[in-house]
Amino acid sequence: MTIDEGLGRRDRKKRQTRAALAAAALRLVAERGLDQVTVEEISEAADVSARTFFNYFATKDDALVGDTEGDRERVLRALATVPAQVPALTAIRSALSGVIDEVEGDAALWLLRMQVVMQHPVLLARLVSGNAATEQAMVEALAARTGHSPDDGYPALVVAVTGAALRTAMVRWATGGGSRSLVELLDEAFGAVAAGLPDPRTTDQPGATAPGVHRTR
Amino acid sequence: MTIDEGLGRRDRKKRQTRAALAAAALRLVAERGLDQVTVEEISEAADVSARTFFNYFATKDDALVGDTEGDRERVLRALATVPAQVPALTAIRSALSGVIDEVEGDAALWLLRMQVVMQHPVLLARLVSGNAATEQAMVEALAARTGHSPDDGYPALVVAVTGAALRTAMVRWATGGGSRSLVELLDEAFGAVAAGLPDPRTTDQPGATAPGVHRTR
DNA sequence: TGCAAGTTTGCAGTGGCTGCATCTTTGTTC
DNA sequence: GAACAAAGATGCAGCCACTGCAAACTTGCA
Repeated sequence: MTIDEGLGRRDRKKRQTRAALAAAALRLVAERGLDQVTVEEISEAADVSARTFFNYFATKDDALVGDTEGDRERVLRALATVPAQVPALTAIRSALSGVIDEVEGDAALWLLRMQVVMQHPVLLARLVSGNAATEQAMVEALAARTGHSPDDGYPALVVAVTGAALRTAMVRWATGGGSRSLVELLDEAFGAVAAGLPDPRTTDQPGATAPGVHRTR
Repeated sequence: MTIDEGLGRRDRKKRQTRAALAAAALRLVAERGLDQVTVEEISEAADVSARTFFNYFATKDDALVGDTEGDRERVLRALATVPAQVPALTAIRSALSGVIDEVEGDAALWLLRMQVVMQHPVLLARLVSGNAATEQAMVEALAARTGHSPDDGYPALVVAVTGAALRTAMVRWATGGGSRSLVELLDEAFGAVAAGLPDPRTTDQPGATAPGVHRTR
């Protein structure tokens, strides 16, 4: 699925093990529920020792919510490449493209993941707003773009709100079993946010399902 | 602090114990950090057995993030009383008033709580978006107001976004040590959201710290 | 006063998670 | 290809969060 080229056997095996653990965890928890699955069982299914599980994931939950590390670095890098004149919302939306593509590219895995995560609110909270360090980095990157002082509330608000938008889009995507494209749902959400979340009754857009779709380019 | 009237000795004692546990937990964790404090120590400080701790809180974290149960019910009830013509954002903002007042009324406790919560991202995520049941209820209440079908994304998006706004406002409030009023910060955040999070440079409001303050009435 | 219901507590047990020591695997260098 | 060093896997012992159960103990009420 992901690009393994240019890696020695060692790193390839690490990736495999990690993926096997995550897949096993998702499958088992989807079948039985979070509390009915032990780390021992997950490890067994991936054919490693329980101790090894914790060499890959700090907690049982981590194996379920996925990478989040690499993803975020990619988002940060993407954000850095967007020209500074682009407004914050648009910039973030386009920085998310990479992650979105990856999710839709691995739809089966991600639909399973979302199914699991949605059944366990603790996980749902961690899915997007899990990492504080990267969120902080995001806020700083935005502050630099917009020329805000970092303690002005604006960048933090934008990051939090777009995180919320991403989360709801993903939930909606998963709820529909992936029938509507994630890109579309995310654009719809960002559009609504950019429009100030207008009350649909006062805005009254006949025939439009979206309360104001915001085009990215 | 809270109103104890009309309760027998039994319920009064329960409230006391609960408050003592929460206070002890906050104090100890603020001093030493989450992992350096055991449930046993918290219970000891509140002069009950460790087993009793778990009669009051399902997890150690719960003792730190606070009630959340009663608060949410109150928000729901408040939302129900807001006339249906009021736009969604405004309705939610005003439904939050009760909680806000309580937070500012118990500022010392809440500043300590925020200090602790901000040092432990896991807790921060749970602070606002913790409970899935009530969040769901909120979405349904909103859907009923706006006449949306509940699976249309709009209500969920609004709830998620306003949650994010509330969270950032509280973080900002706590970061400033409560120097700016929470009401003011929340209004500022809601105003920015209602304005579509305008990029400050394009909006350009000379002299205004807020990127567009939205008046609630 | 006596009873029923609600609370506290101890105890035993499961399972998440960690540090440490040991063994195995992999990449490298000659 | 053999020796060696770095990195990874594993077992083990141990801490602690959390749960179910059964036995005290308190409280509210008749």
